[in-house]
Amino acid sequence: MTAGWTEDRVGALTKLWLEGQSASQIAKALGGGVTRNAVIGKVHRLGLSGRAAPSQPARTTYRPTRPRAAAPAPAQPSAPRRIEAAQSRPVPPTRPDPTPEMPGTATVMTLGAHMCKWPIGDPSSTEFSFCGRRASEGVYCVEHARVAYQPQVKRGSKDGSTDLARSLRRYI
DNA sequence: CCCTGATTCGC
DNA sequence: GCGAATCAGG
Repeated sequence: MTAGWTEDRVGALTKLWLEGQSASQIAKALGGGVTRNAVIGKVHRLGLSGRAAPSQPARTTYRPTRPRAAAPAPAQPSAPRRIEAAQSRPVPPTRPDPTPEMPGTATVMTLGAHMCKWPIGDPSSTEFSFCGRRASEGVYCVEHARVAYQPQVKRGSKDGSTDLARSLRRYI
């Protein structure tokens, strides 16, 4: 059977992924059929990527891709991808704005691939939900993307190590 | 050697 | 869109 990514499958995937489960764990949790590669691939396709470190935070610094096939002329940069957003990834919604968070309608089940994945509440709680609005940039809507990708150089922590978990913690 | 995620490419 | 293959790091 082909692993057709249904709503429930994607929902579980997103949920587990945001919870901090590793790709292999999610893949196994899904029952099989899907490999960790498939999970990761789907996760990336959905637009998710980068959250709390599972166990071994493999910080990728440089990926020159692999010339497996006879790539003739890959001299074209094609597209800068979404690395720009990734750079400003650390989403510290500690104190954004007087943004009226009234969503909470989008759950892991109803959450669409292009819905704003702004975390509302505890990911492990049943009350957990997402913004749900139309994701404009990355995985967030316009408003949330604005505060999410804010180059905000909050002092206090010189290193500025902002983890999603910590962000969620503050947000809860 | 185990694990992790990330990326690219072929289907 | 999906997933294997591969890469790179811890």
